[in-house]
Amino acid sequence: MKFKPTESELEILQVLWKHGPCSVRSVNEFLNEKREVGYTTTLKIMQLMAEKGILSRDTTLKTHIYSPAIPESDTKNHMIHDFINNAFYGSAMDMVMQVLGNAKATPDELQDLKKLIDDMEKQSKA
Amino acid sequence: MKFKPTESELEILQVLWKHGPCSVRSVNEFLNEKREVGYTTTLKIMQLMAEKGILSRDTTLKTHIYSPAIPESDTKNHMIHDFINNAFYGSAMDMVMQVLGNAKATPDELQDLKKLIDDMEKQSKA
DNA sequence: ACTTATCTACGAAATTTTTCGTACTTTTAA
DNA sequence: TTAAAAGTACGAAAAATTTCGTAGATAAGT
Repeated sequence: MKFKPTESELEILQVLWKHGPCSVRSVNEFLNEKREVGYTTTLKIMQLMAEKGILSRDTTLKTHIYSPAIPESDTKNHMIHDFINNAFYGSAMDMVMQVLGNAKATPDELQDLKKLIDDMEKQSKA
Repeated sequence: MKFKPTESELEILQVLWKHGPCSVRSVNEFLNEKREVGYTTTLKIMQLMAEKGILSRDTTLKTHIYSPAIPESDTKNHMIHDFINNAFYGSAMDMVMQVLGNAKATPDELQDLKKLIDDMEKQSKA
């Protein structure tokens, strides 16, 4: 399933990805750590998302519990792909280069990166 | 200057980044290779962008020529940064890892990547 | 039992973004 | 010099997204 979340939808997904299944109230409280949003605003958007199939919810209890209906990695991959197409003419490498050029990496991260690249080399030879 | 282009604005920026300064008509024709958009629609958005300071334009000739008012790399950096914050809790490395995990790189690209990482290592030691 | 707090549902207003019709101006060409 | 072609400007409609008020239902506390 493909979809591109809107700004608000993404904010909500972030919360759910980070904290796991939540009630509307919880989500709203997390959102309010960053900016002011009304409770019913959050409720409404989450209801719409559930309708669209982006979120699923458990309604057995009075307080409904929402969770993402699509795996986090699927959504992120789709977003990345989309983003790369829009801004980097579809070249993932171009983007990686630009990001790495600006990023500061810890020695550990650099180590991980090298390992990943080694793997990629092996795979391209196989 | 910071700004996040809307969908349509980004489409237009893409055209200008790729083809250099253009008239509205040219931009519109490029856009129409991908989807149908009316001429005045494109015109309007480009006018708004000029007003916002996203595009600059040369009006000395009858046919105005538009170009990006902000360096491509600035805009992209801002977008990437924003994107990483939204989807990857601000960790550029997390994103790079996820992209590389899915990407297929040519030997040349892998070489470039290794060089970049070497540079980063040297810099982190300095 | 009754009052208060918490929650969902729904509709509609407000805002943002996109789309396009129309009027007007300047070229171009016949 | 007049008609057609190609442009810009502008306003407002249309569509998409976000926001919130209000009503009604359910649970909790006293």
